[in-house]
Amino acid sequence: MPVSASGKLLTIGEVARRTGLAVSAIRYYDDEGLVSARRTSGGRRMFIRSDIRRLSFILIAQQMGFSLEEIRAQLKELPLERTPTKRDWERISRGFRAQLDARIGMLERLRDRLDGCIGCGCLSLQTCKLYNPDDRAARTGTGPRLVVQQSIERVED
Amino acid sequence: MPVSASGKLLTIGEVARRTGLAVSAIRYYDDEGLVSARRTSGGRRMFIRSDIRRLSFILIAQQMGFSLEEIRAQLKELPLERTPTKRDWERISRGFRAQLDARIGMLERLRDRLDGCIGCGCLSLQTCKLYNPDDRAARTGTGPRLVVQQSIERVED
DNA sequence: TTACTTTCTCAAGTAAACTTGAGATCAAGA
DNA sequence: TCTTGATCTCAAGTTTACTTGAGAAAGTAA
Repeated sequence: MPVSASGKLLTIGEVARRTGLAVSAIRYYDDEGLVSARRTSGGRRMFIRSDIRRLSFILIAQQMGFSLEEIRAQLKELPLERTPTKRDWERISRGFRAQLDARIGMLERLRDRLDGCIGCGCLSLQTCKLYNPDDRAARTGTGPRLVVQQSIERVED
Repeated sequence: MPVSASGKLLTIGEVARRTGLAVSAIRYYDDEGLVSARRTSGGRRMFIRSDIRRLSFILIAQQMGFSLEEIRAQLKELPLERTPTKRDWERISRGFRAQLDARIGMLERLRDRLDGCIGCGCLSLQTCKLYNPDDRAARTGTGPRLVVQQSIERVED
């Protein structure tokens, strides 16, 4: 029986209630292509049930420090129109998990360095290696854009 | 011998070179009170050497996901005018380290849940408990402001 | 059909953390 | 002293991730 792959459709209000997201946020995600709602003849957004999971994923990923841009990249792996299968989610989960591990690892390295660094009161750029470009590249959101430098001078005190 | 506690003063350009920060960022931090530069008679900012460490701290803390507001709170513990002692830095380091541990712990909990959650394809708000308010409160930077809800409904698929 | 709630679009506002640009001064070396 | 290069201030612009408001349709219950 060719039942629609989506089943019952949900209004934006229902989705908002179920995800805890503001209606305006959901609209924003739709505009940004993070979800893609269908429209009624009257132009109102209608969501398929799996969009709730999609939105939940966005919420979780954001809490982990991913930007919407990064999340968008992850979600590219999921089908938009049909309900994603377990396998779809598993695939996306692997990449996600890997990035999460990397993020945790970075914080742990930072913490370990901190122990032998701020703790001792040195905090010298040269000595501490807290300025590892790799870690720096992993920045989240806003923050100072570092000036390109040939060499970092020594800080004596 | 009453040698000035600060020793040689540095221009904003020197500080920029040594920290890797943009001059404009340092000015901004000065305006925001995260460092407090002295001024020459001509009005130019002059920094004491320990300001470099102060700025380094800001940089590191930002990479860990702290906002300038949070960093400002941490730095309140440090003396502005005299060079902080090792003990000053140790004190601030303890609180910092604690917050860092909390942040790592949160990510690890998130990861563990993810393994039994996205991995299995459920991602249900009710079941996953990924929506723990505690973790949510630990948010960094921007993101969706969640609507206040009495109860989160069940997501079936 | 009337009334009322929900949703729509579009423009503008918000917050954080800076950057950019203009026009003016300061400071140091030749 | 002259001439650069470094700084200064102040206003405005930038990015991300939304929120808010206005005015107008779409749905829905009675």
